[in-house]
Amino acid sequence: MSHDALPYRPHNHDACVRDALAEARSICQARNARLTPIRQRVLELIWESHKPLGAYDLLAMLAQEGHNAAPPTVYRALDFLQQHGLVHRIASLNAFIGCSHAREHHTGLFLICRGCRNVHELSSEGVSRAIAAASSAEGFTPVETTIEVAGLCPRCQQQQATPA
Amino acid sequence: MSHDALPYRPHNHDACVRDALAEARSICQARNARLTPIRQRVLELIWESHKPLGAYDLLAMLAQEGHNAAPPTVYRALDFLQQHGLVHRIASLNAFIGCSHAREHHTGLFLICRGCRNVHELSSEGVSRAIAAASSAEGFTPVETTIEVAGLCPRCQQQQATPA
DNA sequence: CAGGGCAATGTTATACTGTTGCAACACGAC
DNA sequence: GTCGTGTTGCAACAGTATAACATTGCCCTG
Repeated sequence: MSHDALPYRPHNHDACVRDALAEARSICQARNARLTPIRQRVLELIWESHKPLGAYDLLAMLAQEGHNAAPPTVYRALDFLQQHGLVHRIASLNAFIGCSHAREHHTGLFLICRGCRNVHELSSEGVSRAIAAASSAEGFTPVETTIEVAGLCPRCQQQQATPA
Repeated sequence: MSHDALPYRPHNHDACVRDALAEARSICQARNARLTPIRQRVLELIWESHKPLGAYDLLAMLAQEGHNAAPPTVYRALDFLQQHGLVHRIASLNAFIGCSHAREHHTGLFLICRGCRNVHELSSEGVSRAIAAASSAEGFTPVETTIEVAGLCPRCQQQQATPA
């Protein structure tokens, strides 16, 4: 099963999480990176939620599981996961979300629904090219690109058009 | 004089600030919005720095001028300035910068130099189109778009190639 | 000009997000 | 074993942003 299921459409979520975890394990193994219990648990929690989670949300969830973690624990796990492309940080939300294309080293584009708060990641060749072109026209060398589009997903547009 | 001078190139900075202020006054007058002393001073400080400033940087500057302001004062001024398109918030830096195309209501693209920390705003029709296309292909309706490209400006690329 | 209404600001406290620095522990290499 | 390195625990703190309510100032109207 692919990871391309839209978060705001029904999909087999358990399988979706399981796939992400398997992928992560495989990636880490290939790189000799240690997917320790905390790191794995953080990644699971992020995938299970399927919406962006703040670091302190994660902290609270871990606490509820009896793991009395402090902020650095979570931030370190998130750093690790980001470095290996397993999660993304959404700057405009101060929150983190599982990466659905962890193997590719693309710049993601995030569609952030203000209705249901779901986030859909996609990687658009056209957008990447346009940004690269605009940058190089200024003589600028990009290193890291943030593209976040807040708005309304199809589902929430409908609901707004048809109020209860 | 236009606002298109590149921040990392020498330009007549006093004039640049003066122009931005004049523009702001004119915009506010046209909309019956009150560019009060605090709001104007915050806008001036942002333009004078010509680099992104954090809210607490502004707070410190105001304090140094004898204006004993609290955070909400600055944030409220920034909210006002953002609403009228006079400043932008750079999400990836938690900082604010003067808008160089305040009259137009388009989505800006920010080139953020990690060397000199200057930010250059531009508005690329091509990027906007590409993002609109990618969004609508998903049935998504954009409301607010954040595009921030961190990297190296031409000047800093040179300096890096030729270390002191 | 008194008083009412509204926008802007002042003030205090607090919530939320992220980092530093150091100690303790785990695990593989030698 | 023990040494080195990477990971986690822990305490304190730094930085960013907002809530809630009081106060001020200004315009408008009667």
